[in-house]
Amino acid sequence: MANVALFETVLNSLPPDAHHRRAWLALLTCFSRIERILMQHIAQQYNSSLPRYDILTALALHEKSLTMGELATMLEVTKGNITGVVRRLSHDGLVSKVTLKEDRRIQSVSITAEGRMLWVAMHDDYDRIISRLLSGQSDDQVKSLTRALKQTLKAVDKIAAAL
Amino acid sequence: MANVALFETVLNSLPPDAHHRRAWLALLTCFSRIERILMQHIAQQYNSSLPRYDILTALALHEKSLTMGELATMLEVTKGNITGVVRRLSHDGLVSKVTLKEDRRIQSVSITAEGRMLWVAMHDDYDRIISRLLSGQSDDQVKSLTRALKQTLKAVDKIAAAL
DNA sequence: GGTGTTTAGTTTATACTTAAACCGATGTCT
DNA sequence: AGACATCGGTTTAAGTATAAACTAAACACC
Repeated sequence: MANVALFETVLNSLPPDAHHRRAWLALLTCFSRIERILMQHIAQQYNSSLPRYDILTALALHEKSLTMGELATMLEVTKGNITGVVRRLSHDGLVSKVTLKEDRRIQSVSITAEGRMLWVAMHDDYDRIISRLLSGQSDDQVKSLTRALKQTLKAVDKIAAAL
Repeated sequence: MANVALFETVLNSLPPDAHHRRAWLALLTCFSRIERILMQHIAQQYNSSLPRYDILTALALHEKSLTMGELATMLEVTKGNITGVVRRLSHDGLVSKVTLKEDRRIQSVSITAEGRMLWVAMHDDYDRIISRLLSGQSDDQVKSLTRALKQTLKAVDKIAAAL
């Protein structure tokens, strides 16, 4: 009897003028459903995870190595977080981490050949899943979703900056 | 030099026809930015967290108590997850957990008076923040975002069910 | 050249999350 | 009644995340 997603419950409890809340709820739900599918796929097929994939992506697309701080900035997570994930990736031989001679505070992280091979495979798969999940909609629908999200992102960043 | 969010980097690396990937990227970024703001606010103001808020919300909106399994279903997380968060909430006196007499396997969880008071305050604040963050857009823009997200959710669920 | 200050990253404590193994209680079936 | 399956939750192991405290290197500057 109570086995309905919270999404529905909250949605029904919302007054008709709660547009903002409804949008956020839809955003949250949509994101979580898709993320879970990606997560489970990456886990099963590659014995890996989204955070690992993200770091490999950053390194793969940048070519030249990145510092821990740059990774943290790009992924929008704390530096402490990066320390752990990079340690495990490095342990698995997917990235390499070198202390810079010129400034011994700085760690220079780059993707290894093995890491790049894994990344290419994962990236391909990741893309295929996204395409499949969104394939129920027309290109126009998808484009309009993207447009709305980018607008929202811009608005949010503006307000958030003024905090 | 590399201090740009991964969002931008990936976006620039995407071929013009990668509509799906672009939509997902926008969704991911938009979600994360908003979630982080909510998370930090709830942490600072209430020394609490979004998972805790979610459980309180489920209980507050349902009135009659819920089982651990129902909570897991509603929040779309594992039962093991619920065990931990509920334990801490219960320890803090915000929810109460009782073993059912009729079926000693079942835990009946409900929100306490104290829990409800906290929830009301948090809920209010949460709503205010969402409204504020999305206030840069017209009602029509917000509604169209919601519409696009609901469509997407429906499409995603359909495809995901056929896995 | 020593004395602070800033900077880059790590460590610590705590919480959240999953998947999988597990435990007890209940239901089923003969 | 006894054997076995199922069901509801908990536990475990590992990873991910934050904030805050910390370490060590580089800088600044008198």
